[in-house]
Amino acid sequence: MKVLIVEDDPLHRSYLHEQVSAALPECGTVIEATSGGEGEVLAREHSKAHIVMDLQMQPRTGIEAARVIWRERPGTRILFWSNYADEAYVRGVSRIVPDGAAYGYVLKSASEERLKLALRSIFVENQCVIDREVRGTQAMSFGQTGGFTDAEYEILVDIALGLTDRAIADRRRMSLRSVQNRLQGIYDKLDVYQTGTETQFNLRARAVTTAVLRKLLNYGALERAEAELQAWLA
Amino acid sequence: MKVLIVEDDPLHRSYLHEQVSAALPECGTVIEATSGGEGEVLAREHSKAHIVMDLQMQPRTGIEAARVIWRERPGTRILFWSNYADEAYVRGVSRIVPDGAAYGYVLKSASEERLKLALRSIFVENQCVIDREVRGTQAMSFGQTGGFTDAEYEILVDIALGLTDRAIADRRRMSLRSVQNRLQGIYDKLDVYQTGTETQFNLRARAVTTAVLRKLLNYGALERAEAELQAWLA
DNA sequence: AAGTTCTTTGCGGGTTCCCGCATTTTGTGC
DNA sequence: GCACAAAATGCGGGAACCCGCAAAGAACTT
Repeated sequence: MKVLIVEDDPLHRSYLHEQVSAALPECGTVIEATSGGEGEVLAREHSKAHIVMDLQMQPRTGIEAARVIWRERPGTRILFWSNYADEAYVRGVSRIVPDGAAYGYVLKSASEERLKLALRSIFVENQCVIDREVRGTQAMSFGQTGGFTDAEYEILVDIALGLTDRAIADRRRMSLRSVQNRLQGIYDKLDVYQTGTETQFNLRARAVTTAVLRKLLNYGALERAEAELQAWLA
Repeated sequence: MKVLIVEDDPLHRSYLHEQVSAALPECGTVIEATSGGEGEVLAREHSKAHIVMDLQMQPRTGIEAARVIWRERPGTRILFWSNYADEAYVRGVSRIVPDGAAYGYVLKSASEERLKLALRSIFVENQCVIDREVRGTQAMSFGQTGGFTDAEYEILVDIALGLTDRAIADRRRMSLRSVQNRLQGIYDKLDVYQTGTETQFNLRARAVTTAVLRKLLNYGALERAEAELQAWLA
């Protein structure tokens, strides 16, 4: 068995190497990549390797690398090892995982036992393992409790990017009023309506910050969305 | 000599412990705190300890902890050890450092030598040490090239929070038009004016994302600002 | 096929935003 | 004190936003 570690922080990388060796004695070789791009190349070279990967990497995120890898080799087993359980990340991952692929999502704050268990479950037993905390935000994002539909999430990202109602309508191919309907839904779910007598909030801007504070949006998600926007503007 | 380490990531904490012991053989005891709050308590107990502290911690950030510590003991030497050189963090730190206090700002990506050098410079020589990269954003933030005045930065935070022009005027005690003047200045410096024929951007929302993408604003800064806002609303 | 529910679209209006223009206030150097 | 620049304020108008209301369309059940 081969394992490919993709992680840019040298401390975490050596820690992972240690844990992988300890948890998987049947693992013959451990390969290390220090960036998303290098990870893609090494994954292509070692076509049977399982992968343990960080999500937050510069300049190429783990999500982008995983998408490329899974496109070439949909059966690849990937364990994501991330600092955060933010909805933006979880949504990003569950968007790109191919049907039937085994993958895992473990937080860096998890104990060694949890990490080892996850390593064995995915790479030996071929089972999906997703941390409790992450399950929480995953359920929140797909359930109805304060959860967003993909449609609403899309619009949320668009106003975060600073697009006009009109521009969003053009981009998503719907009418102006529909965009505004979705916006009202977002304002409602984000609970940005002020109770007091005076109007103190610009709902559009308030919704974006509220989303950021609730970790529905984060820097990485915005960065990706901005890149897509620039591509679309041409 | 005593050194207090305040860092929530166990890996980084043990790494710091190692580096401190190696760089400062004259250091008798090394104390570890795993959160900002614990750091404040331990700093109070060990009133002569120098401090090495992470900036990004949950739930109490290093900036908040440092403010409390410095209020009680302005001479304390603190070395901040941070992942990022974002303007939001640098501005946050340089806002609270007391006159004449020795402090340092070193990135986690710095080499061991840089870290050791900084430790000795601050704790032995009582000199300020600030990483090159950080100096860069510090100069940018105080110089005039694309730099913001404190006044403008304040307003930028306010629109990021989702406040109305009217509400900002009330909060900052100025006229509506002055707020809008400042906004125009912000739009200008952030370069959010579209060149094309059609107006595709909501300038207010666009300014906020641009600021986030340029790392003028980040999650931590928003979180702090939101807390201040809630306090003011009463 | 008829009924129900959810979504989409159009219209209209009140409000806020964005900003050009002119005037007043503040700050600074001599 | 005076001159000059910089910032703050007032006014007005066009554009965008927020949203209630109502009609048309789509999806699903029975």
